[in-house]
Amino acid sequence: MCAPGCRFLRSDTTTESWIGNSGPIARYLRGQTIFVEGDQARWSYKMIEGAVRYSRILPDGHRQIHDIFLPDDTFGLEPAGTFSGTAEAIGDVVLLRCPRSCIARQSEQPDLRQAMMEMLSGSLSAAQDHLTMLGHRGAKERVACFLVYLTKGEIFGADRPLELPCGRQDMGDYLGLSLETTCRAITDLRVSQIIAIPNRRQIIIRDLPRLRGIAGI
Amino acid sequence: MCAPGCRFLRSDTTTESWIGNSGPIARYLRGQTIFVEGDQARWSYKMIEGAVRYSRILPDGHRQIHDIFLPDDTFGLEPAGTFSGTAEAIGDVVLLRCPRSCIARQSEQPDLRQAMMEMLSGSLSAAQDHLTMLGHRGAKERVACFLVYLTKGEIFGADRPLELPCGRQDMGDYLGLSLETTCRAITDLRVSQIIAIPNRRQIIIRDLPRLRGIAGI
DNA sequence: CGGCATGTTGAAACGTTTCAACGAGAGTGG
DNA sequence: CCACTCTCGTTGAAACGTTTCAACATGCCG
Repeated sequence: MCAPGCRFLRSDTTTESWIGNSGPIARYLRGQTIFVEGDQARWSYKMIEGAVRYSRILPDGHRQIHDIFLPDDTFGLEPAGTFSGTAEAIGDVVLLRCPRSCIARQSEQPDLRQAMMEMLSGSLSAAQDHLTMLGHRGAKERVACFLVYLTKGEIFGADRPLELPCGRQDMGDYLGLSLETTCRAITDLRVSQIIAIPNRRQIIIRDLPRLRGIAGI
Repeated sequence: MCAPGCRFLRSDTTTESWIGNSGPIARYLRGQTIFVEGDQARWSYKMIEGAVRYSRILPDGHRQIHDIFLPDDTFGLEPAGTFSGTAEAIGDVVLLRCPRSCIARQSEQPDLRQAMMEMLSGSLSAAQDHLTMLGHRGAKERVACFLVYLTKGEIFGADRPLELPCGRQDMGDYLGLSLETTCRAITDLRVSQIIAIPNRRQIIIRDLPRLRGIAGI
């Protein structure tokens, strides 16, 4: 089990079979909309390449990003008839698209059904962690948490920069922070020698233990 | 569908049958623990009477309440082997307890399985709304949102006070606010004539439209 | 090279937290 | 029945962190 504030949506369970990893491939260009809040849910998706943000817009114009989907993640599995958020391609995106009817049919198989159940409950747990983070953590902690999440447990060093899937604005919208505060938190981590920033889309993690410490592991 | 920031965990789908509404009854006294984060999940629960808070404690000692369960709500359905949060009785509580093995057996029935799926996905959607609220709303808005949620769409007036399931501290921990800020937000609503406070556990809603307006509907 | 999106920094305004003191209410025992 | 006590709620004032608005820097693409 993972510490509070640090578990994010991730398809732990190998559900490669849910689509059989074959099916219609769809491509979206940077900024394109995959579906909109309220849309009839016709498809479920599995990420192949790129990053997708899943968000809701508030009446006051603010946007809350609930998830950022990365390769191997699946989304749009909720049984509800309509999507409760909007999915957009952050960069160029390649994904597998599977008709819901096909999912429904496949879910007759108990193990697949179980996997879907676990994925859904994983998402719930992730949302609760996210929620906890927004409720009680400061800006630097949130950014640290996000970076640790992006590493997915892999090791990044001076030789291997971490690729950011999104820009500062999206990071802020995910973390519940303004773009500027996000930026300042990143700068903070940089001047503390915990990270380095070769360019806007990469981060070098110089001191992972300290980063994890700030993130609250 | 409900506006952002205002849909909370609620068992919309009538899953009365999941336990058949019969089964071992359990009683807990105010403050007693029902299960702790990390516990092996042996049971699932259905609320009969009282209120239960479901929360996680952060390393810094803060507590985030993810949900407050009220009569008819079910919880502990997650397929994970261990609970990812702690459940405690807020006041005296009566609930139905069903062994997980029984749930598993019953989930062979497609319609029941579907209902569980929908409940889980309802929880996810609720968590996302909660998350959105914590990310972008001010104190008064959050409190308004909580009060609107408590009405469950029923009509409360001067003659029928709304019963609060919990005290200010729990409200704050649910809303991601300090106890004092929660209190001040409530006072704000009172001096604006939107609510009245006959006593600490009741609220009279004098102007529901305005309350909903502040809540963001 | 210019133009545009994106990122960074500064300073003031704003809202929340924190610490501290006080008030109100419920329950208990004299 | 009152007084005591304990918990819970309320209010105040200062400290703190985030947002906002503004200006400027950087990098990318035509």
